[in-house]
Amino acid sequence: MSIAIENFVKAIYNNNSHDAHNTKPGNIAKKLGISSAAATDMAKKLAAKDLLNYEKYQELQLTDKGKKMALNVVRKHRLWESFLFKLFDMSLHDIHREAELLEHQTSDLLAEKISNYLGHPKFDPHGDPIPNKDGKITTTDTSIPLSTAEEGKTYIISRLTSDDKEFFEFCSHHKLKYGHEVKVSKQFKNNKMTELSIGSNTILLNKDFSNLIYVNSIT
Amino acid sequence: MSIAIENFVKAIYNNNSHDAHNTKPGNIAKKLGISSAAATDMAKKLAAKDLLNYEKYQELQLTDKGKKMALNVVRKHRLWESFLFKLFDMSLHDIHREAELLEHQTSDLLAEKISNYLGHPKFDPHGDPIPNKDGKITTTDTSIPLSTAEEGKTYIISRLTSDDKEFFEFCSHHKLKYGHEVKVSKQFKNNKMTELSIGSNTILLNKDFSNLIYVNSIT
DNA sequence: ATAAATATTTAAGCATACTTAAAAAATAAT
DNA sequence: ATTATTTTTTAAGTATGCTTAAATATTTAT
Repeated sequence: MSIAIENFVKAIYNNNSHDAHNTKPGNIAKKLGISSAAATDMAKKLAAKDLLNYEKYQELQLTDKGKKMALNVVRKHRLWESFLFKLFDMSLHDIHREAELLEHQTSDLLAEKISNYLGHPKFDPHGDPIPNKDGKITTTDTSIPLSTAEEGKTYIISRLTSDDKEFFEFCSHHKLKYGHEVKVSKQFKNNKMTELSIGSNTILLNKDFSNLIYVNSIT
Repeated sequence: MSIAIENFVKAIYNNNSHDAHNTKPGNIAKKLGISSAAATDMAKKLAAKDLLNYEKYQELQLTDKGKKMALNVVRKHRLWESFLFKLFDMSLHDIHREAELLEHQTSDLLAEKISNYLGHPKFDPHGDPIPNKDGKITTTDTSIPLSTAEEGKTYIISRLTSDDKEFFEFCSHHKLKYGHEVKVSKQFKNNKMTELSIGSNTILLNKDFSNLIYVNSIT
């Protein structure tokens, strides 16, 4: 299967597992940087290949076959990120960018070698779970986005779910890293902002960012 | 530049540095597994991009720009081979196959990280030299193919220049490996065969294989 | 030197993965 | 409920990288 197809099913998969659930062609197109028309076209083709269900004006739904393909790509992506992060001194954004390319040119054999080398990790450096070679995610993630965290509680960062360079630069600069501790000092419900204490610093996140940072409570 | 273009200039480069010097479209096409017509087409396109010189019915010649691109791809290929060979238990043929894909999806930054990790090696596991990031090959290779080696002399294997699975299986089975010692016991000029002693074994190579094994004399 | 064999080029055509512009439908606003 | 806005779909068209078949040139053999 082509890179375009792999990216298409992956985009649907990622869209389903994160944020809102708009998997109509237009929204997928936006994520992939292509036109809506191209996405509709592709959706029809993939339906013919039994990778997804397509009905005019309805949401796209991956079939089991499509989900399996998406998980295989996601697995390779997250393995590459884990691998590059461990071996080389590269930013989260850089390893993401490299993994985005390498994921499509990696045999199942090589993926298994990488996984084995790393001791079959269950999470990548963003905290995202790594599917096993059968496409199963065996970990149960109970983390919540910071935007829904409770005032006064202390949390451990479990995931940074983005591919935006500015977001990672922001996180890096403010010590928002996988495994780090943060305290939610205030939730501004009206303005959709979250105030955090990290060590002696206080920062104010708007929803664009607080939705991307997942945490587990430790209090 | 596309994968097809990178493979095209690489094929010309490899053809020039190995065997005969037929760089006409038909021969390049054979190496790439495409039709002659496609190769002619591509040659014209690449001439327009100043990657090679094309004149009807003449040999294709890479320009400096084309050579630079080829060397950049070759560098990435050989770095990946070195890297995979060092980290994973994979056959020469397998690492070649993986490198063939990864080479096109590797940023200059990542290539440099890999090179640095390996201590900037000058040769890959086949014994082929690794160009530096400026596309320069700084090593001087004085090795010769076994087909032209002298009877009675002992040699060290310096290169195995192929991408054929059977060839590597043959080499592996008969202990024909980079750095190993072999003695040329006889050259059968008429039949274009070379007789070798490796330890207590004797093997007879035909030219197809003896042309692919490069050696340096130690006697 | 000429004919036969081989290789290259031209021409027409195809699949993939896009584009833009318009038409059609769904969603949101009054 | 009707209109306005937004989104999706259809339609037509493009670039890339291939294909096969025929025409043309080159190379080899006699």
